[in-house]
Amino acid sequence: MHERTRAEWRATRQRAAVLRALHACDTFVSAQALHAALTADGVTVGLTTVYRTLRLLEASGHVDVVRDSDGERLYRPRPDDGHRHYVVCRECGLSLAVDSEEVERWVARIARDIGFHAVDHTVELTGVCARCRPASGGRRDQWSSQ
Amino acid sequence: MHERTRAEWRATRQRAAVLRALHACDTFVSAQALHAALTADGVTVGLTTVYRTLRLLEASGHVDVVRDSDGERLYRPRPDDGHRHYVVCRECGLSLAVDSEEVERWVARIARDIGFHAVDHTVELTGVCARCRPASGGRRDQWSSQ
DNA sequence: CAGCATAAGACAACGGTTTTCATTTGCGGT
DNA sequence: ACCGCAAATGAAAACCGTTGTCTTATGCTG
Repeated sequence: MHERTRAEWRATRQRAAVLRALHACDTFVSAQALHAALTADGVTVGLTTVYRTLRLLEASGHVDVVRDSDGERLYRPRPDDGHRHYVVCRECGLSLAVDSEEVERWVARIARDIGFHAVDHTVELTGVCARCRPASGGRRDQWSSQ
Repeated sequence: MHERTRAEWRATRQRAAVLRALHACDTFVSAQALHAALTADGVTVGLTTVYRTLRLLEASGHVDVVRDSDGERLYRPRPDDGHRHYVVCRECGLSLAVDSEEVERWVARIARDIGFHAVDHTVELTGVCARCRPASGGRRDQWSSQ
């Protein structure tokens, strides 16, 4: 179907660096944070290149993307075990993959029930992890659960 | 507890207009679209005011907010029956409220299981509604379901 | 090693949203 | 009814993340 006489991806120092930095992170990171981290490590990579690389990774399905409340894009390498939803701690950024089969099933049923096709779903969970839990343990009720 | 000698919200022509326009919409709308609609109706309201009003409504929980793929904020008055999740048609913008009890339960359980507190959830569904369904019915497989 | 398409990088442009600040205007007090 | 002030408005500028442009550099294939 598809001749492979031409490599679809050129191996460059910069892309390697972005990939390395991305995998070194244990939470979601923004393009800018990634760029800052690289710069701090003495690696010279243009911000534009970081953005471009992340977009490529996104398009090819190698990273998961969420949006934080400011509309900023946050990236994380996609694990190969199929998990694709996370709970992210609002305080420290700790993110855990969660089992989402139930949601997948729910989405599929909804789609069928209302006659929609090609239904795509975004599920983002944020909270406060056990470690960051405020001492008082009580006064945390302002979160508009949308 | 709280003296009401001072009104917390001043009634202005502009706010009334924004509220009216918002309720006149039957789908999610952006701040800019709302402003354009108002202007088209001959109502003079500054774009800044539209943004400000929407933010107030958001903060006070009177509207639901979603983000489209460009990061734009889309607003819709929150119905009082408790429904808070929607399926939005990518083609025509038609949006239907869906029953989300299952997801609410799922979220609550996840939160308990992993020890997170104050877990907030964002669930956004997009698809193609029956009316907009492409005639061929088949070639729609590029949607990265994240 | 040559040729060339792809990638990098600096910088400008873009678009949505928020801030600033001077001016106007509800609204409670008198 | 009128005053006075804090709150609200509006135009323009600032912001900020992201994307486009264009020139230069560099992998890769032949």
